[in-house]
Amino acid sequence: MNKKTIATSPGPPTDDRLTYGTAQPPESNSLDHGILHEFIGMYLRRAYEVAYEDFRARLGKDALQPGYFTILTLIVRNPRISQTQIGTASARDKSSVTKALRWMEDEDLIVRLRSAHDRRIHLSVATEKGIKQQALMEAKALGHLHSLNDAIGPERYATFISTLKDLIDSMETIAATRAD
Amino acid sequence: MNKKTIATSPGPPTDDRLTYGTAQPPESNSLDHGILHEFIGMYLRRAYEVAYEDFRARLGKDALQPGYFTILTLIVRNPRISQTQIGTASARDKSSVTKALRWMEDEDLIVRLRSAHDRRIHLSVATEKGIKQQALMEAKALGHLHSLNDAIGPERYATFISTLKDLIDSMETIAATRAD
DNA sequence: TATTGTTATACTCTATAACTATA
DNA sequence: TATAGTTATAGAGTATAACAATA
Repeated sequence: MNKKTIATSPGPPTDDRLTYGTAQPPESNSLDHGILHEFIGMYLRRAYEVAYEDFRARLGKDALQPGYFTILTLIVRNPRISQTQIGTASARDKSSVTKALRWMEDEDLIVRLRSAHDRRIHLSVATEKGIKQQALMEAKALGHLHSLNDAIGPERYATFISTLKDLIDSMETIAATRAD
Repeated sequence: MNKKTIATSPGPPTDDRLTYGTAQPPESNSLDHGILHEFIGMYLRRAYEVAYEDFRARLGKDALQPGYFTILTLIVRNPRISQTQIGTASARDKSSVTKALRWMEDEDLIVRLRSAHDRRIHLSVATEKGIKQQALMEAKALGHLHSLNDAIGPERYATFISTLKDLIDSMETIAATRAD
């Protein structure tokens, strides 16, 4: 091992920093996060993870996978929605939508029908079971949203959502520009 | 197929709603998103995805995977950080940390050393190459943060970050309560 | 030619569990 | 017994690409 390739921390090196073999790790409560403290992506990831986990925990075992809640809700609220529409509205590829819908069809949550106007199009409609399932999930989702609301606080709530929406729109626009 | 299991949309059913085979899908620009418009988790997921994609696009091919930026930054800023500390600071399991570090070691971005005080502990230190790589990524990250800043707006920036932090802390606390 | 949806496949990121070695 | 790290494996969630049917 070539000692010259070993970097010291930013700032003036000290003898201590070179005695790695015997040195101890830095104190956990005083770690330097550098730019990470400003790194919104990290907070977005973590926020998504913990929110997702809270929702999943509230759904318990009698519910669908959390990701499917969006799709089932779209179908319940928009009978005869097409798979392409579901994909666009949920920002997922059509192949992912197919997989989800097949699962929901096997579970008797939805039925799929061919449009007579354009036989390429598959229309999704929720069954009574699907409607009930969605309502059950939505009720649990409300509890989840309530806890998020408590965390955020009512004054910040509206601004927070609109900021997230603006961030999404802006990044999508930039991404579309890049795709040229 | 049993027509009785087919559900109509919320509200009074109409004949039209039952003619699924011939009916057309709803207009895409007027889809009813129901509770999804309030569903913060969906926005968090999407915001994370688009932010992540922007960062990845800016890194280009000469950079690490975006998730590794956090780890490499922690190592550069905190020489001799242990793997457990990295896991805690990045909210990842130690097995995921091991995989990332092994890759970085193979790439000569870091070296790992045994602590003489406690030979179970592996200390990570960035190499000169690792320092340069992190600096390169950080420069690109700044461009990414700048575009996020433009999207969010300077007035909302501080509030947005602190709201995300509060959301994370609050959900982590609830999760810890649940784990009892 | 373009669009809708399907299928097979594979990728990314991550965690679980069993393990070794150290304490 | 408890902790740090490793390894093998698996899982969730998703996308890519080739395809068939239809327009």
